[in-house]
Formats: sequence, structure tokens, C-alpha cells
Amino acid sequence: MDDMADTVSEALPRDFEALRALILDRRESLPKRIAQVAAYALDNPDEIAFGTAASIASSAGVQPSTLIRFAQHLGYDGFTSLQQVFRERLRERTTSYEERLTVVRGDADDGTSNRRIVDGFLAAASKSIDVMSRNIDDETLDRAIDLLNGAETIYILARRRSYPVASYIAYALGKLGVRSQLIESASGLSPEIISFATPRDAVIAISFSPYASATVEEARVLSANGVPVVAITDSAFSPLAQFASVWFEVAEADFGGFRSLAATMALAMGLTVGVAELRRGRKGRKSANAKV
Amino acid sequence: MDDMADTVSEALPRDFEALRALILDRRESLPKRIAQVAAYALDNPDEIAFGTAASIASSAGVQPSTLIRFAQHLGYDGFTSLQQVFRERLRERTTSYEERLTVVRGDADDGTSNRRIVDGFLAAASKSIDVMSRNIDDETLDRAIDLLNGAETIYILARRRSYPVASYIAYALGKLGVRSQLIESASGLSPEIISFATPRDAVIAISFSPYASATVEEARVLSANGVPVVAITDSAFSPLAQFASVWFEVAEADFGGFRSLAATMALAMGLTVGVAELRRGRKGRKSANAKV
DNA sequence: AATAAAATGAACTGTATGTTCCATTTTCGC
DNA sequence: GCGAAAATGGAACATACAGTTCATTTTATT
Repeated sequence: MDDMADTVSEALPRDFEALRALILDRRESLPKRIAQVAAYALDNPDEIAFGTAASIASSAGVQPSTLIRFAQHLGYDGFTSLQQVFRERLRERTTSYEERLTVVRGDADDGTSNRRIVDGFLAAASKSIDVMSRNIDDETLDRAIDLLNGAETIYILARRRSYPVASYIAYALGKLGVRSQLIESASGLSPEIISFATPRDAVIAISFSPYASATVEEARVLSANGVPVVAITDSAFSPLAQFASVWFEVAEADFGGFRSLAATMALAMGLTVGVAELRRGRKGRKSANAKV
Repeated sequence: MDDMADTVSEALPRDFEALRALILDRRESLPKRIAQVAAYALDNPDEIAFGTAASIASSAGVQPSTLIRFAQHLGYDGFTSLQQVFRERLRERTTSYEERLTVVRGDADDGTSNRRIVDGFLAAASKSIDVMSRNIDDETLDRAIDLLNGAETIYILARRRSYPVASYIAYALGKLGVRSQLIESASGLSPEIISFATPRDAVIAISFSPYASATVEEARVLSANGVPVVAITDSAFSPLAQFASVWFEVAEADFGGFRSLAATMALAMGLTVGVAELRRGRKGRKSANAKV
């Protein structure tokens, strides 16, 4: 047992992914109890990283010695060296962006490296995404998509900072074969276009403080005309939240006063693709969708 | 020492951020060696999480007993309980978005929950951001910002999927008082606008496979006329990379064929604010910048 | 400057840990 | 079905560990 283990030609995995691959590769050939440990290890990597041999063994329903045998089977010289790999896995993803954000802010004074600026925006984006993943409500989402799904034409309303999101939605809806109309301020035709909307249509309105008055006003008019409004905004006190049929609260982190758009973008894509999926399901079966 | 420590009224921090705040709060009042440990702990949280009292003490340049005193000063009953907080920190951020992405993909078949779709886009965005944070090159970034800083007018070139990024750049540059010109396909005036550009200007061109021919052609013309081009694209084989003065390779993850824009957006904001910072420095001192 | 109090260093100790060993059971080849 | 080899359970072992103790030094107080 001790002489064949260390004559393996391949180097031992030093990172988790390689180890995972190795385990999956040998899965078939492992003894029962060892396989049991292997399965547990891949399912509960954190436990392996932090636990003691005894506690892990108990959780996995084996003897501590089996853990050592498992490690040795893979070529490690003991449980401890195997555990290092599981710990390394946690170390790698070490600096969360939330931490970086505070760090970046902390020493923003000592010379403005451009790298630091980009890092700041990356951190803000990452944090926004994290927050959204925790806060998004399934039911609100389902209602919004249902509502949009019923629309003949989806009107998209956003100005200034939110405009990029609107243009992305319009582009994606177009690609997905959903009829939509982007309200541009440039064209100056907003009032005419808006007057075409009926209660059988729907609106996606996006606005964050300080709310663009055009967006708010147009959304209000549309809502008053019976057109259902899905709003993406930043608080319950937003004017959009007052009359929207469904509204999302999106908390974007900012860097240097510039707020991220990452979470809003992801939500927008979710709404867009969600609607498209529904319609696709209604008609036939799914068709391959090209990269967009 | 043992009777005053546990009579603290406030609950002990169970999560890292609270602990960090507590330490920073008491920083002034801590004895020298204890403060030394505190500084080390905040700088090397991973070491605290995985190391032994002896190894950490050695790294931090103190006696092991000082570590225990540090923990007790904060109100914990020993080093081990303090260490739990540092370990918990690593556990929390356990499910990385990269992992979630594969999960989401894995069971994409079993009924298409809308939540799953949004999660997919969030995961793609997060992964894109992670990849960019690892790959971005400081020198390229500095060169690009230098180049843009020298421009009289910054022309922004992007179509279709990349257009939202362009519109965001244009908006932000406007807010920051940097002269820029967004090339819209809608207006049909692109050729005329482009003909105004001189070598004293600069171009930001954004395009990903499949490259919009208008973007590529216009960028090529501008470059041929001596206007320096900063390109954001997806590979060295991109047509934009051929003639760009500086180019960034951005690898965006995708979900269901829809690529994220998160990393591109963050980079774009970095370029924008980087240029603005440079110019602000050139003129006077920094002015407060409002949320955008 | 003298004294008390707090902080520090370093050796010590009980314990909990990873590992080894061996008896027993199971699996596999013939 | 028999014998050998591998696998397993469980206890014993050596040690590395966190925590304690105490002598010494440093800091604060009067």
C-alpha cells in the first residue's frame, strides 16, 4: 500500500479541480468505503477543508483511518496533505469584491492608478450582482414575465444612465422575435409613439434616482391609459413604484459616485429571455439560439 | 482578565465584517503586541483561518500566547473561537458564481423557472468580472487612458450588442465634461461625422464576434486617417485588433447563448473615469462628483 | 523616583489530533 | 469452495496543538 502509491507517474493534484477530475476518473475502481469518502468529499468540500479527521469521518459514516487510506489511494502521503488542496480551494477565491471595494476606497488617495479605478468598477459590479442574487423575489419575477408575455408590443422606457439597459433590452427582444418599441428622446417623437400603446401592450420602465422626468411622466401617462408597467427602480419611494403593476428594487453599488449597471443588466436579460422562453414554449419547441 | 472579558454587553462578532469593524474601532486602545496581531489578522485573514497558533504567531512576529490574548481581549474565550470567524468568512462565499453557472446549466431541463434564468445571467456576469480582474493588464490600461486623454474629441463606435456600452460611455463622458461623439447607425450620418475626425482625436471601438461590419469598417477608415483607435474586443483574431493602437481582450461568459456585458461595462467605465481623472488633475483639483 | 498595574515572553501541560497497527471481514482468483 | 489478497473496523500511539502559568519587562500613576 505504501510502495505503489508513490510510484504514480502523474503529479498529484495541487488544485481542487484537478483533484476532482482525478477522483471522478478513478471512481469506478475505488473500494466501497473509499468511494463513500470520495463522494462525501466532492459533495462537502468545505467540511474537508475545516473539519478534523474524526469529525469528517463521523459525518461521512466511516472510520478516521479510512480518510487516511483515501488520501493515500490518491497518492497523498496522508490526510493532511489532501486537506491542503481543499483549503487551497477556499483561499483562491479569497478576496471577495466587497472587500476589494472597501480596500480600493480606503487608499484611494495614494496616487490614482488606473488599475485601481477598473478594479473599483469590477468590485461595484460584483457586489451589485451578489446583492441582487440574494434579494430577488421569485414571485415578482414570475408576475413581471407573465405580464410582459401577454403584451402585443413591449415599450421600453429609459433615459440617461438607464438608457444603455433599455437599448440592450430592445436589441435582445428584436433578436428573439418579440415586438418592442424603444422610446428615444432623440427622435422627439415620444408623445406620438406613446399614444399608440393600448392596454394589450406593456411597458418596461427603468429609472434610478435622480429620476429622469421624461421617463416618469411617460410611464405615468401610459399607466393612466391602462397599459401595465413593469418598473426597475431603486426604492419603494421611487415615483415609478407608485403606479407600476410590478416593480423591482435593484440596489446597485457604486464606485466613486458611478453606480454599476451590472445587476440591472442581468435582471433585464432575465426578463427578456424569460418572456422569449414562454413564447417559444407556447408556439413550438425550443430552437437553438445563436450567441448575441 | 477572565472576568472583564465576558461581561461585555455587545454580542461577539460572528461574521468577519463585524469583527473587522470591532478591531478597527478598538485599534487605538490595544496594547502594542496585540495591535500587531490585529493588523496582521486583518491583512492576512486566510492565514488566521488555516494556520496553527504557532505558525501564525511566527508569521506575525509574536508569541503564540499573544494570539490567545488577542482573542480574549476581543471577548472570545480563546484563539479557536476567534478562528471560527475567519473560517466562516471563507465558507460563506462558498458557492462561487462559476459553480452556480454549471449548476444552472446542469438542470436547465427540469422546468424553466424564471429565477433560474436570472441566476444564470448573474452567474455569467460574475464570472466575466472575475476573469477580467485576473487578466487585465495595467500597462495596456495606462496606454489606452493616456491615448484617450490626449484626444480633443473621443469618437465612440459600437453597434448591436455592444451599443449599450457605447451609449453608456457617451453619457458618462458627457457628465464628466469630456467631449465625445457617439456614432449612431440610426442617424445615417456616420460617414459625415467620421470625416471630421483628425489624428488629434481618438476612437473607442467595441465589437465582439460576429463583428458588426459597420464598426469594423468605420474603425478601419478612422485608423487609416491617422486617428488612434482603442479597441475592446474578444480575441487577437478580431479585425479590430489588427489596426488598433491599443486593444483589450475581454472574455465575457454567456448564459444560454447570451453573453454578459458586465466586464465590458466595467472596463468602459474604468477608461471613462480614468480619462476624466487625468484631465481633472491637469486642470485644478478634484471636484466632488455626483452620482451618475 | 518609587510603586503598582499591565503587558510580554517563554516554558509547561493536558488534550485532541493524525496516524499506525493489528485483528477481522470481505472480495477475488483458481 | 479454498486460499490469498485486499479492505475494513477499532483501538493504541506519538505528537502537535491550544491554552495556562509564571517570571520578567514595560508602562502608567503618584
